[in-house]
This record gives sequence, C-alpha cells and structure tokens, in this order.
Amino acid sequence: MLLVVFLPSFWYNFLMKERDTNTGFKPIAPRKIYQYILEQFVHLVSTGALQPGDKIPSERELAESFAVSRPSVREALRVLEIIGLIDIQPGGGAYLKEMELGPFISVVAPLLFSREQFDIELLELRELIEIRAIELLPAKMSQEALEPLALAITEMRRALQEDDTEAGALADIEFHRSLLLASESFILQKVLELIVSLFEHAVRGGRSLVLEKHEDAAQLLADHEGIYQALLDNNYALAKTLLASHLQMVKVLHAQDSAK
Amino acid sequence: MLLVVFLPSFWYNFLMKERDTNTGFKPIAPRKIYQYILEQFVHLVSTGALQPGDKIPSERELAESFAVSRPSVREALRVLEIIGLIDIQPGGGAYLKEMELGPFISVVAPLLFSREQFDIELLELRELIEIRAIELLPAKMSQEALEPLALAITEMRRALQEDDTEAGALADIEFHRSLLLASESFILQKVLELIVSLFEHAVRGGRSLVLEKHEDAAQLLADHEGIYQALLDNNYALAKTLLASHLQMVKVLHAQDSAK
DNA sequence: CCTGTCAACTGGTATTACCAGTTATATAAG
DNA sequence: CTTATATAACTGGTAATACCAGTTGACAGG
Repeated sequence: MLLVVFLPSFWYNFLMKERDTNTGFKPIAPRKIYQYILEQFVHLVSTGALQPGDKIPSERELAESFAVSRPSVREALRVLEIIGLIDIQPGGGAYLKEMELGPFISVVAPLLFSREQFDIELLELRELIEIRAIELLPAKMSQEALEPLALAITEMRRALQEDDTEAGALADIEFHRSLLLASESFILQKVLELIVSLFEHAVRGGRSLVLEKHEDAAQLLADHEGIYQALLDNNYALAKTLLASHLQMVKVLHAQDSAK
Repeated sequence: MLLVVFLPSFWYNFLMKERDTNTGFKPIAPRKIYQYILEQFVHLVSTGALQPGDKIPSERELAESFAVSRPSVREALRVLEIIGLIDIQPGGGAYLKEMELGPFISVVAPLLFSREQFDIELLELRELIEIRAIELLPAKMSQEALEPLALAITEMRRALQEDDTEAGALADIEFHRSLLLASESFILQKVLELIVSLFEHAVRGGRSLVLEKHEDAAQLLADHEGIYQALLDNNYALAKTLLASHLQMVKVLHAQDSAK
C-alpha cells in the first residue's frame, strides 16, 4: 500500500476521475455563453421561425435581448458566419441564408491539402458520389430537370470557342452540380458541394485540378454531351457508364498533370 | 428604353454588378483581422510547424505578438475551436489536436435533421462509404489491422450479455470505424467520422438510429463476426456481400422503427 | 428632379476591468 | 526533510465602454 503514496498527481487525478464515474458522477463541462446563443439561433432556424433572407437584429439589440455583452453575441455570430449560415455586411447587418459550406471549407482546405494523396482521394470520392447520384435519377427524372445540364453544356461550348479557360472550368463544375441537384438527395448534394468547394480552393492554391489544355477541355465537353444525350434517351445505364469513364479520364489526366 | 426606369432595384443592382465585372473591376471584400490570424495558424499547422499536442500561447501573448487586441485573437480561437483544431481549457490553456469534425457537427446537426428523409439518406451515404472502404482493403490489409475489429466484437459480445445498450452501440460504431481506418483512405475516414458524429447527435436528439432490442443487437453482432471471419480468410468478396446485407438490414430496421 | 451633405445607424476593433478557474511556487506544519 | 496548505501568478470567460469606418436614408439645396 505504500506505493499509493508515491503516485504522481496525474495518476491520482486519473484514479479520482475513474472513481467518480464509477459512483455515477459525470464530469461537468461548463458551457459558454456563446453556445447558448448559438443553440437558440439554430433552433429558430431548424424550426423555420427564421427563414433565409431574414435580417438578424443588430449586435447591440441581441446583446440586450439575451442580457449578455456584445462580445458574447459576436462570438456566436462569428460561428454562424463560419458555418455559412449568415452573411455579415460591415455597416449593413447580418442576414440569414441557406447553409453553405464554403466559408468553413475555406478555413479547413489548407489543412486537408497538406495531406499526401489528398487530391486523388478527393477525385475518387467525387466518383463515388456522382455515380451514386446517377443511380438515383431514374425514379424521378423530369425533362425540366435536364435543362440546367443543357445550359452548362452550351456555356462550356462557348467558353471553349473563346478559349476562356476559367469560364470553361466553371461550366464544367456547373454541369456536375446540376447532375447532383437532379438526384434530389440532399446529403449527396451537400457532399458534392463540399468537394466542389475543395476543388475551387485547390485551384486557388495553385494546384491543377482543373484542366487547361484545349484538347482536354474538348474531350470533357464531348463527354458531357454524351451523358446528356443518354439521359434524354432515358438510357440511364449508358449514362452511368459514360459518367464512370468520364471521371476515370479526369483522374488519369490529373495523374499525368501531377507527374510532370 | 423607358422600361429601364422601372427596373426593380434588384435587377438594377444585378446589372450594375455585371457592368462592373465587364469593365474589369472586381468587388473589394475587406478582410477582417481574425481572418489574418486564422490564416497564420492554419499555415503553421499545415506546414507542420505546429504539431498536435502543442500548447498555444495565451490570448494575451498572442494579442501582443500579432499587435492586435484580445477580442480579435479570441474570435480566431473561437473559429479554431469550432473546426475542432484546438481544445480550450478555461483556466488552463489552448492545445492543438488532430482535426476533429465533432464540434462543427454538434452545431450543424439540428439544421440537418430538420430535413425530411435525412436519416435515411445518411444511412445510404454510410452504406456507400463503407462498401467503398472494403473495396479498398485487399491491397494493403495486414493481420494487425484486424485487431481493433476483434476488440470491438468482444466488447459488443460483453455488452450484449450484460444488456448494456449504450456500450453495445458504442462497440457497434467502433467496429465500423475500425473498418474504415483499415482502408487507409484519409478522406473516407473523415466522411465516416462525420456520419458517426451525426449518428451520435441523432441519438441525443431522441431519434432511434441505434437499435435497442436484444435480438436485433444479437443479429448485429453475428453480422460483425461473419464479416470479421471473411476478412481473416482473405475472402474480400464475401466480406463485401456480408457488409452490404448487414447495412441493408440496418436500414430496414430503422425504417420499421420510424414507422411505429 | 437630381444631387450632395449630414446624421443615425451598422459592424470591426481596441481598451480596460473583473471573475473564476488552474497551476506552481513558497511557506508553514508535521 | 517531507508533506500539506496557502498564496500568488497565471489562464480563459465575460462585461462595459469607446471609437472608427462603412452603410443607409432623409433632408436641404441646386
């Protein structure tokens, strides 16, 4: 029993903590004020009491309503801004919007891209999501849902003719985004939105996830047109195959790009 | 041309914005101080200059180093806390940790679960991810990588015998998490971590994404054992099939649960 | 009717102060 | 000399206040 006397304080604390849980006591994590404010906001949004577009009262008003100081309110608003739930205009005010993952991604992106192989894994995840999305299409596909695809194609064709690389890349992204939108799966849309945000930040970071060579862009366009036509013909099996090989090619091109 | 006069302000603003871009001017978005601080932190982490476990200087020191006020530093730390990059101990200090999606999810979860069909879509995404993960296994599977799976199984068996529902659910999650870990795909791991976090919050929100009936739990355990055995035998095709039907059953059980 | 000015907002930042925890050191008791 | 306690020096959390800079809208002058 003498050993107990010499236990370092770390172990002492650890054992005491253990004893507490054994007696049914759970550690108390003091909640911060901004978390209470956050909670109320999120609750109002999730119940629909606050709609996108609504203006949020000024920080001073909120501080008074919640009976807290302005810094506490600001911390809550900061979090809402990062998760992309509000838009803050200095001098203007804060407005609710549909949740967007962009702001969050813009913070996290550098951390992710510092990983080895991350861009390849990202492409593979995109492949997984998009192919799944096209599998979900047949049940509820309508003619109007295909329109955005057609728009994205014509835009990409225009960009190609005018050699507008940036517009072409945007139209490329838009095509795939529209494809996901048609799937009507909220969560798949959000995941792809996340992937797309990462792509955009990768480009800004100097990585070539977007193709710039003319012939490559032409091939992408041709692929898109093939997929679109297959969807028009209600030939979903073909569309799926074409999409798969399309994404496969993107992966190969990217691998070549990274190699050189 | 008279029509132009009657354009709603929305369109006027839109056109003005368009004109600006046409003339080559881009809107100026003033950056806030906390963003600069964030940037420096993220950069230090992504380059490895700051490692998980490192202690971050106190807010007052940081404020002095950056030559800004403490509130600005606090806003940056608040964001780092939400994206799960640091752990803040009141009275203690702030410590870097491996990035975790938990804190972010805990804020966003209520927003997502207010969507119709979200839990079903979540299960389907999980299915997609896990099956993909098992496809990635064969190339680099080692015997030691399977150990966590065995541990999770014995733990679940113990929980089942003692009728410890909570421990059983945790062991269930742990089994699937280990499976993902073995895939060595960083991004798939992160996506599953995200899904698991959502599951946990769903449970707290009173939703029954975790099964509580004894016979169901027994079936889950049996499935896990089957998958584990298949992996031991290097029979990956069988493991994949078993996992697919396992997840299918989970979906069915959940659907029954929601119905009643 | 157009236009420029001014006043009343807004959020962004800084400063200061105090409270409540933690940690480490020093001091007193054994 | 060891141990335990108390004190002092941290830490982050919150508050109150002030000022700056940008936006907005109303009002007065052209």
